[in-house]
Amino acid sequence: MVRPTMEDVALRAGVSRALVSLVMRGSPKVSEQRRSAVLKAAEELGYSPHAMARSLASRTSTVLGVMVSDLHNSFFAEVVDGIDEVAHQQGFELIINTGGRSPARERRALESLLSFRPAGLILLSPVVPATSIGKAADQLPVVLVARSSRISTVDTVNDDGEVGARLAVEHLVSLGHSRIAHLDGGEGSQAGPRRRGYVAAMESHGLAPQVVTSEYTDVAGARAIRRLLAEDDLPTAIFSCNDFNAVGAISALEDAGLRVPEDISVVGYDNTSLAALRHVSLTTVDQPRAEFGRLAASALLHRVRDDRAEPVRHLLTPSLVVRTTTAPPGGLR
Amino acid sequence: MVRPTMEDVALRAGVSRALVSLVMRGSPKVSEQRRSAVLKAAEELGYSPHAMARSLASRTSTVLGVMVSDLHNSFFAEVVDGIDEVAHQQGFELIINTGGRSPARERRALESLLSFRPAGLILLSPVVPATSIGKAADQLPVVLVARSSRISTVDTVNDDGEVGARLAVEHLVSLGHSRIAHLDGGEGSQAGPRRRGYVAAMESHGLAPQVVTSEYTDVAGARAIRRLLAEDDLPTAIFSCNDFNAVGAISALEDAGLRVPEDISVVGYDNTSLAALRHVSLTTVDQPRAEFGRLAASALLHRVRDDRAEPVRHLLTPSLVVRTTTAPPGGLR
DNA sequence: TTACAGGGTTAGAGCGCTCCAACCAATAGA
DNA sequence: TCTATTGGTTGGAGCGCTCTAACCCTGTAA
Repeated sequence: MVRPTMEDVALRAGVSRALVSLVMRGSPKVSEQRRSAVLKAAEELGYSPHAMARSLASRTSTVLGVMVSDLHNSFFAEVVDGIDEVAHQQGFELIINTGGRSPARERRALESLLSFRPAGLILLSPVVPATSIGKAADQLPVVLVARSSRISTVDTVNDDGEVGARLAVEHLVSLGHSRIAHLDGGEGSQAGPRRRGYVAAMESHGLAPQVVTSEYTDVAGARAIRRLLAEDDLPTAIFSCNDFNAVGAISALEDAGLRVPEDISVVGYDNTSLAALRHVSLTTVDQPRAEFGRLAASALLHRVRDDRAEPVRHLLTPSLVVRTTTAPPGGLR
Repeated sequence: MVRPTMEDVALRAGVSRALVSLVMRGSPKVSEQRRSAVLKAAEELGYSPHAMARSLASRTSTVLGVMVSDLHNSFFAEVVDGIDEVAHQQGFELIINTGGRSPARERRALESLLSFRPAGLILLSPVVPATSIGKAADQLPVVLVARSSRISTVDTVNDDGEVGARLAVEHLVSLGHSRIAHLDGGEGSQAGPRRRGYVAAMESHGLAPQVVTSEYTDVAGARAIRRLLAEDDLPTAIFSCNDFNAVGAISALEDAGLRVPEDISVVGYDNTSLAALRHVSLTTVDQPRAEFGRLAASALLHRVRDDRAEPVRHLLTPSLVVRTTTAPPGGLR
């Protein structure tokens, strides 16, 4: 249970500890003969470098801290994939922590990530107050994903929710819809831009916006639809704040005997794997999630290296994925 | 950008570095007066301990390494939740890595986790060969989740797939079904026990098993159904290897004009969040995922502490969640 | 009075590594 | 011949912390 150290390898290979260190770091200034002797000794002993000791001694880190607010959401899984890709390719490791969407737990998670003195931090849709983020940013490079910030030392990567909402509305309008309601994400992250984009797009077409209070869950989506049904105020198309909400809306509609898309069209947001299931086949707005991750990692690594001053603000353009939950309004067919 | 050290705190509080160390570790043998002086100095400087230096000096670690084979699968997210719960409660941090379901990537992930010299390792459904696991287990405590092993130094936590399959079959039989096909998970993890349980349960009822080759995806589920339809060999009930497969099967059935559950019943496995969506509402076999995580973490922490010899083999009993995709066969209504 | 105990505190070594400056050939230039 | 130069190698200090042993009190027992 006790792992060999550099000293052991050096002894066995008949060289100094410093030389072993050079070999382990792939230095070119080592003779081929010594190098292979060291490698052989290391192999025989089953030696591998101690990352923490290395980072302590070099006062540098090859670790990036990633705080995921909610592991259950596959949105984050795909962002993490993108981060992973860039980080590994540049020789960095990820240490992932979860914040569970609670400010208190997130603070602890942040603190614990910081105690590892990572090279930088990527926070995915954090809910902690800006001051906490600012304090972290004083200590190391920080990149925010799916959350904006005005702090001048942190970089951000977001999708342009207003554009995404406009995309959805344009699609529905081009199909011939004019009564289009928006099931709103309330306090949820990015709900604001989506709502604003919806309202702006509707108005630019001279249509009356109809914002229905809802949330980012399927239960909330179903509830909102039932409310509309009860008020006998159903539009011909629904633009949901996200895919879960849209799926909830669809099942409430079907429960009421309405057919999607024949009687009413539904558009989601996020293009989660759920939306892609044949059984669901939801028209939705796609965010380039892996690209979020790649950009976040690149921005962070740049900052880690050159310690640049001006913040990077990535605002990615979403795209529409048309599937089978949208069609011209019933009256037009 | 440079964080204060213990030395700085000691200087400011007018005490020795060792005393600061004692305070940070909550030692009782420190006078109240000094303790508060140290705490005050630490607060003012924004000091927090350096986890890596601590672990290096103490030759112990408060980190548990977790390798997740696939972050996209929410099954793992929930297991991680369970691990997280127990680990944090006992003062341990998680460092999570992903293996991406490829042996090569998993090997690298494992190596990188080991380089942090964590107190122990939890591998979620790893695909690396047993020898790699054995080598890791020589160095530190290892717990396997959703993968069995005969290595005597590793603990395992699994669900009893045979029991789960039997549960599904019993449910369908009790509804009156006798022609029940199983869409098989092939090489997938845990597909074997599920298949065996299915076959055994069918035979114990004197029914003929019908195993259809498939995979753990919705596309494969749909394909399997289309094959059955083409052969005109459709049973009255389907037991899918997992929820995704089941959802794929359902959409292929609906595409063919069949109604679920009126014309044919479908049972999944895993009780993913997908199955719980009202729109899907799939009858499925539930595994206690968070419990997996809690048990894995407990087993690991026990081993970390007392270095016990006999392996722990948890085999959890799954349960059936009946929703709306199962009903008596058409002929009986 | 001296001895002793024990709570509170500290110096110093050391964890496994990196990095710097020094060192040692061996070769090249003057 | 002597001095640079260069490629290869090494000892030692030090990263931020813990831990052991020693230390210094003050209070109490002998």
